Amino acid sequence: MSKQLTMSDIARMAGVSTATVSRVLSNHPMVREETRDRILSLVKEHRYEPSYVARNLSTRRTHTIGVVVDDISNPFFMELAKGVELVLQKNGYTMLLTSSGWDPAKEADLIRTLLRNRVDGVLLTPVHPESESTEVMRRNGVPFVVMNCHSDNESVSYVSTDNVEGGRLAAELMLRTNLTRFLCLSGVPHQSTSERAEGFIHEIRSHGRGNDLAVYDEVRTFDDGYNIVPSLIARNRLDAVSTGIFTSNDFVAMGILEGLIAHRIPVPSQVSVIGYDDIAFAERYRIPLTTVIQAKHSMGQLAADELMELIQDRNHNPARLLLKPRLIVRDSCTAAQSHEPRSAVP
Amino acid sequence: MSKQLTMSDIARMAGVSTATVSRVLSNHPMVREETRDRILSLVKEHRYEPSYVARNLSTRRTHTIGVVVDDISNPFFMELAKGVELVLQKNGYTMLLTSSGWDPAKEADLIRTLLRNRVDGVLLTPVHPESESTEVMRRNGVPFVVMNCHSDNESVSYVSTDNVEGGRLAAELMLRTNLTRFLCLSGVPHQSTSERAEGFIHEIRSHGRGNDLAVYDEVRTFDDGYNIVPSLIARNRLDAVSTGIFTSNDFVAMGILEGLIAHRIPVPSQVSVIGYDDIAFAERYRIPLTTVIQAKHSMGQLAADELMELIQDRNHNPARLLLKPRLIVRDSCTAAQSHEPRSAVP
DNA sequence: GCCTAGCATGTAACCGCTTACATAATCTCT
DNA sequence: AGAGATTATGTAAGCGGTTACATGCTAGGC
Repeated sequence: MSKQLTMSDIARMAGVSTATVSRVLSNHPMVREETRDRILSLVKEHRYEPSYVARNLSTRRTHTIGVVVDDISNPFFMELAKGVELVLQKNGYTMLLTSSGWDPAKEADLIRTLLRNRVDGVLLTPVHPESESTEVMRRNGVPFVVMNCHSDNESVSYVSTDNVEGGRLAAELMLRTNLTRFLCLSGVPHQSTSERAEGFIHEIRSHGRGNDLAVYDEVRTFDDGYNIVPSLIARNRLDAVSTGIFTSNDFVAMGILEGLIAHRIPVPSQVSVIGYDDIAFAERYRIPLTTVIQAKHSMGQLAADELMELIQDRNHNPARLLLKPRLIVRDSCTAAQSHEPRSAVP
Repeated sequence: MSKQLTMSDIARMAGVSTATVSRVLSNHPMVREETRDRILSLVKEHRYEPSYVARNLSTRRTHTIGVVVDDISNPFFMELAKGVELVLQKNGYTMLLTSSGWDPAKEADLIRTLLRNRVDGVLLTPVHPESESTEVMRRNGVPFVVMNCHSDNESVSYVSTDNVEGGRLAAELMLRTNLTRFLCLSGVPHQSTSERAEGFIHEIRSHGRGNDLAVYDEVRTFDDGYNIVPSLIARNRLDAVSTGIFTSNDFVAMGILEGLIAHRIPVPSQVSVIGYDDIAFAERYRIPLTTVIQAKHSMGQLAADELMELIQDRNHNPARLLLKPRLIVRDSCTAAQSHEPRSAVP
């Protein structure tokens, strides 16, 4: 209570040296059973908790992993973090979690703090795949795995989703139904969202429907989606018999749906909408949303697994994983069946 | 690259002792300016990052706070964590985040791990306000603040919301509109949800409307909410001219709404529904949900602030904060105006 | 009975910092 | 000029563990 117990306290009480206590606590085999029991019971009795701080200094390993995500309160990243935590806990590691707020400078700062804490490895969702942060880690020889972003650098491990494929899936579905026109609302260039758009566009074109396709850039938020509807109407983009709209995230898709409802445009009979991410309640939105889903949880797990590998074997071959996205068909899209609540009473 | 630089490397290069380097790095004033500059430029040049592990051992402080929440992927807790992180970062602390999955045994285990890491303090959303965990921390003299839960123990600091008041607010709104019957769907006894119900019930009764009130227990999930609708109908609970239903969380409320829609019962004209929490998309649910909101972000901030106080001043008077909840009125409730999307084009 | 092997434990250096105390150098004041 | 105060730096003892190496002991083989 008054003063933290230390190993030498236990050693003194047991009438042995600290070396022996240390051996017992780290399961070293070379200890007589009787001694071991005596020490363990003292440890239990006095509720001694060994200091990892001291141990870390001595062993030069911390069993701590730094995790840097863009936004800690964003469900996407937390789903990710949960997968990470699962694996780390199983391997006896703890997690130093921080968030960069999409700011590269802050990201680099956080990495530096993690290095000072001598973390054994880092998992991050980088703002940019190659940056000061990765440079710093490489220089310090700290193993790291990039999440939700792929790197062109051959030597870095990453776990991400195949965004191009995700866009392709959406296009594929739309092509199967007999839509007469396609709209692609893309996000910021050179980011995951634009890869999604790219996949969509490529698939449409390669089916010879490029002429029925229009593309809009910089549509990123719910409000962007809502606000673009009137202008689409003005440009006669929605008066075709049936139009398919692909958006690179669910927020935009929901904005669009809201806009369509406000303008009394029937969904999905006249306009089909496909989003991306399957954020919470996409499933239970006013019009349940067809969307492309990423396996966030596995992404976290796989990344953590890979990091564990890297830590154990420094010249382990970097894994470059691209998870396959999956299309979830719901009411917002022509092909869908009618919506039933998940657990409807029969 | 090959070997981590240490302070004595820098000291040797600068031709001084480690003590001087240490003084420079911790902004001790008693160093000649010229010496300071020389050292700092060497530090910068060689990108030396001091080891917090060693520093922590030496100073017996880690500037690390353990945070234990129930579920790391739950938006509520992450909103909380974000508030926490903000304050910690501002104060130069890092966060060791873990989640207990509502398991008291695991919670206690996590706390023990945190203690071994010699965290300077702990923030937790305890499964139960008094438990092995709090006991362990008290015994070790580690300052802690309880979040989202109030404790009867005079000596523990907590930051929570006034759940009774939240329930009362819901009742107040319902009483102002001329509803003829009230339903209260409560969660698990002895938890925050039941306090909410308690506040609701008390307010209804104290307005002499106890006879128009029915209470159901153990309704906790979306599905519970959905499934209870038919039985309410069967027991003629909803055939009154207008009924108000209070649920102790938004999931239940959404389930109820879904059930009502499925049974073609008009909302809010025949039944009004009020939820609790304002989870994401409550605002944009099929029927925008009237709900009681908690200031999660401030809760995290306040708790972290309090912990900082506690750390600086060991016999600081424990703060016992009960934040006021706020009622957000939306379409699911009679008193509401018609729903307009947040950014509707004029 | 002696040598050697193997087991159980102790000794002490080390991990990379901080900091109380000692020391040296410079300044101030009578 | 010398005492005392002040400033800048060095010395070395921790902090609480780990672990290579040394040591003592017991037992087996000859």
